[in-house]
Amino acid sequence: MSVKVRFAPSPTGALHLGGARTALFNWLYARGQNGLFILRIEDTDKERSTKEAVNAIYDGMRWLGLDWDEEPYHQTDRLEIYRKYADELLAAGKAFRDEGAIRFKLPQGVQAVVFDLLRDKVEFESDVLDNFVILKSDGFPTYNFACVIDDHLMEITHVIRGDDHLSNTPRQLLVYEALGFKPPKFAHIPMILGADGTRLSKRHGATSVIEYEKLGYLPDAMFNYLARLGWGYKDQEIFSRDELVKKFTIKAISKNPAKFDFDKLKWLNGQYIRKALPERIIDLCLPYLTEAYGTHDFEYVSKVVRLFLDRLVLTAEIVPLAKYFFTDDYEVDPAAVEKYSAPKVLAELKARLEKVDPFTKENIEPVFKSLATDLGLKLGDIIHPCRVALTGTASSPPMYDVIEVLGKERVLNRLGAGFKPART
RNA sequence: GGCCCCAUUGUCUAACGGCUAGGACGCGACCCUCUCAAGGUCGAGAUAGGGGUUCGAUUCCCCUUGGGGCUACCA
Repeated sequence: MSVKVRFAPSPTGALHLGGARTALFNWLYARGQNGLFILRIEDTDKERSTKEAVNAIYDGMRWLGLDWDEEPYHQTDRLEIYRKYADELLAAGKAFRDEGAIRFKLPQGVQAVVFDLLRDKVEFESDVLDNFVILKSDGFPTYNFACVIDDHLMEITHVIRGDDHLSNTPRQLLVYEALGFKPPKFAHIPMILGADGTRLSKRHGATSVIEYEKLGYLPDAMFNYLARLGWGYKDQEIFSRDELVKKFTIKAISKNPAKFDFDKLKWLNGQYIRKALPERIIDLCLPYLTEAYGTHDFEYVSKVVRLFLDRLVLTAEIVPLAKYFFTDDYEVDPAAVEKYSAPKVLAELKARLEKVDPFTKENIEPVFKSLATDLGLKLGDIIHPCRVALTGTASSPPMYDVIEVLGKERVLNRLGAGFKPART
């Protein structure tokens, strides 16, 4: 029998990190086994389920590149099915009515044993089981019921889900047994926790996958990071999607909960930015710059972004980093001004730069060198004050590049004695 | 409280029962260098505690401790 797995989120909010990783592990397993990966929306909680959340989940999945097979299933479209099986259990005396709801009737002497792919045999004390509700009085099935019916009908072979469901599994096994269904294989994967070791929540920062897109993360970096959270392969940290599909195995998933490490995610994102085609990063940076500075000059943006390729950790950071390229309204670091003030040198630099044409770094560099020689200064004695004058800070991409990209007009203006950035 | 799961540096992880317990993030130092990055080199840092089993436990068993989960007509 070929592999078929599912991701079964309940649409009560955006796709969060934990759900995304569960989806990811399922997807990796399906793709690696040439199997099927389906999506099932478990919307049987009338109070909390929303259409917006369903769309948010689709968006998150698409952003991560987790494509699914078949049309997504919605449990609320399948109410008659659950009802039918509930009736069947009723007729067989395996369930009973209780004030409008239908409860499963716990058989005598049941064994509560789960075989889990990660932990082998897990035994529960059988008295933890009770006559649990399978159909609510509103006619909707409960999770433990709908889930079993669907996994059976959809021919799911492996259930890979969060280990918060491990305790539910004995109950579900009872339903499989009562209905005469063959249970799938189970793999309960550990939770993702916040840095403080408690359940991940908004308190820990961005928890929905789609927020990371806005923050400037690349989907491949997130994909890679999530895959490495609770799973490892030798000493390797960076994997392409194809490599992950090839190397992923269920048994290599670790059993202990993992804390989400934002620093490591950022580092990985930087790695992916450096690895990406510059054009891709430029495309990703453009909308941020357009929004912040109203620029639509693709050629100019392209030149600017290329200067920051080694400095970006998040694409959104281009906005503050490159501010002085887009406006005269940038902040000036008083400490830098204090440390590198040299008005006379800059006046002479300005005079010499005025004659440079074309205004390219190849032509600019000799100006600095000869000025240093003529004034008996070190190159740094000119470059540092120049940097502060042009950027307002003591750190920037290489000076000659900055000067060329900034352009003659801006450079001469900022080197002028009267120039003060609007922000000062 | 009851039941279940889990336990290697601060974090993510690697280690057929057998190397000096490896790698990565972060941290520190150094190199490179016009600054900041990027890149490179080096360094500090772990088997939770206690009992067993074994010639030998990170690894197997038990207890304790700690963390997490479930305990709904939520999933």
